[in-house]
Amino acid sequence: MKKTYTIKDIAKLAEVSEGTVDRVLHKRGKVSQHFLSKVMAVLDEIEYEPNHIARSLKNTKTYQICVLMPNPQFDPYWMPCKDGIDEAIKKHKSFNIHVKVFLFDPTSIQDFIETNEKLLDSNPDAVLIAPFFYKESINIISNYHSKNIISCTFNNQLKTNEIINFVGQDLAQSGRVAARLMDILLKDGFVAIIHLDEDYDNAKHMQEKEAGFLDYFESSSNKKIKVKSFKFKSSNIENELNNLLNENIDLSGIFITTSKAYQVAKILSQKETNIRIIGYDLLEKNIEYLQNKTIDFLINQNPKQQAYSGLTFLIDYLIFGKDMPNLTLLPIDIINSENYHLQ
Amino acid sequence: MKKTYTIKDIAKLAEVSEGTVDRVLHKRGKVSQHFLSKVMAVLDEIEYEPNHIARSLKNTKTYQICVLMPNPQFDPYWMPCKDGIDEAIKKHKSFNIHVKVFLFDPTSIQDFIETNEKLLDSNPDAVLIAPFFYKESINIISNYHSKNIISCTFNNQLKTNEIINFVGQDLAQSGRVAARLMDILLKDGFVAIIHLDEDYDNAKHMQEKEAGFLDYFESSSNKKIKVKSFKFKSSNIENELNNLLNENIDLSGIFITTSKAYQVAKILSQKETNIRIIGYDLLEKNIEYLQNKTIDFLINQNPKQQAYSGLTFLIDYLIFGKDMPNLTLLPIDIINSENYHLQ
DNA sequence: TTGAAAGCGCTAACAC
DNA sequence: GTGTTAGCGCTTTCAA
Repeated sequence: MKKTYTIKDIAKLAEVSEGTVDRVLHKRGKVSQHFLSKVMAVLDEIEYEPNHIARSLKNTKTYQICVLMPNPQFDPYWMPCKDGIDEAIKKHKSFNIHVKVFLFDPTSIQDFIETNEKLLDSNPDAVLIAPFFYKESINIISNYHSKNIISCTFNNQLKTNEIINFVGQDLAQSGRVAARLMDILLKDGFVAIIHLDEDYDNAKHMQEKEAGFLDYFESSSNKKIKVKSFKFKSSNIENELNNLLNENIDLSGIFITTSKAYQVAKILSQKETNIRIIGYDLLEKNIEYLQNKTIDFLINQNPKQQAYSGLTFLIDYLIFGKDMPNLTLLPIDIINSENYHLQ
Repeated sequence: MKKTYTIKDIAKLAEVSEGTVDRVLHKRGKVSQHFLSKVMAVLDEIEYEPNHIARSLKNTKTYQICVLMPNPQFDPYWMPCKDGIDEAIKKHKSFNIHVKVFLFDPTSIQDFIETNEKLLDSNPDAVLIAPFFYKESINIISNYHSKNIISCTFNNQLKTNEIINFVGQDLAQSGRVAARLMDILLKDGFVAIIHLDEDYDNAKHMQEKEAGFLDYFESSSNKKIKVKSFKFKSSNIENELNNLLNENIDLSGIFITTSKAYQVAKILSQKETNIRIIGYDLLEKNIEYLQNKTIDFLINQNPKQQAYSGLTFLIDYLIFGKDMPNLTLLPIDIINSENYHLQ
């Protein structure tokens, strides 16, 4: 059982004052070469682990954390994020943390930018952001950096050279997971990938999922399944789907890359088909069709967990000085009618 | 934004000393009726939330936590628990926590009891226990209670009147999850539930999973699938399985209720069959057959997460005075060849 | 029964 | 450059 050393111990061992040790530990400078090496020597010897509790006790400052994410009114996918944030707040309520959530309209770049301006007015120490619009997000985050605002992104991964902390899923891999499920459900036939969305804000998301899905079948031994992808608009889904059905008698499976599988399920449940459906996300409407077995599987992107983890990382960073993991990939949950409510 | 009150604030408001406030807050007695009501009045007014950080800083005591679980040497299922425990320790290493793990031989009740005796010698403040042997565990935990040792159970749920904290899975529900998977894989045919174990220590586990599995098919509209259960010994698995195959030409699916699906997969992979296999747990050997697609699905009982959560609950209880949740049911993870490594 | 005060480990302001 | 010290909020001991 190792002894836990304190600053006082180190000071005694190095024959200097506690203040000097502190300056060395925090690289605050103003330490002579002589004492610096003395302290370093001691630190090399022992295993010093700062006491984060004492450190944070000292800190009487209340941290301001802001969250920037789409308004769930426009897309219920984002609803669980609120729960995740509330849970993280509750868990850390005895720490000096103040969280403010800013919601933007995900159909408007303009609103995204303006909401971020409002956010900046409250002078956050850290921001948890869903970088919905790619290019604009890069700018916004650069701006955070220049203002020394710590940031963590979730849900949408920005692949740039800059190191940007991210919590989310490997979307290509989730496409592979879906492909494996489809593979196991079907002996042969035709599978449609449907990108179902009103506007194509989710373009990057959908492409990655498709790439993974295709990749699975390309490297698989099962050559009897044919896959093709389509872009449908929600507003015209019925027509598009009917055309698809008419033109492909052997349509056996549909993989919907957005959270709107219920729209497909609704239409198919009225027909006499045995088409397999795999979709994303535990929206109420999706669950409904999962329970009545029109939808076979849902893949949970776990927005709640994403928000919870992201916020927790920021809090741990601010309060306990822990470092933020650059990349946190959450597990890809497969959901069927029996395990959805336990998530 | 509410002010956060400190003991000092309360003392000032109630016109008493900090010591008196402390005595009231902790019901240590020795407070006159007069001052008691004065302090209570203030506490009624404001919303006081004690600062757990300051509290635990003061506390120089090192808590001793013991873990009692089966030795992974006897059953690799338990291996990930070690990781979960290490992770929880690492996360809380700046708190005064000392964790000691005691491993028992899961084939010997005697060893279970004796190992627990050794554990008690180190005077734990809290114990995380996998109550492998039912009756003996009840006694052991009663004994903990009488010694004021906080305990949390994981993996094996004890269903008694006493409130015993538990982290684990709803096993019957996991049986339903497996049944739904099987249902979706098969149109008709015969499904065997195989309880595969050398000795029947896992009896309770297996029964609950079977009950859930059967329940699904009884309340399902799919009446074309017939289910029957069997108890096989690992040592005789090849014979038993061959008999099963010979006697049931329409055998289409096998659900193995223990973590030994790989033993079935090994034998079947040498034959030309198309029998679906669903099993439990991410043992290396299971993963191997999941990857080569002999095993279709594994259900992850998540022993790592169970141990991690259990230990974290105990630490939060001891250090931060949080209360322990009585029942924590972990999600039932469905694993296929594409999402296993991300768990 | 009550209050005063020391101290947990760390930080930062201040004096030398 | 370096050492000293006050104080974060809470607990506990000791004196009154």
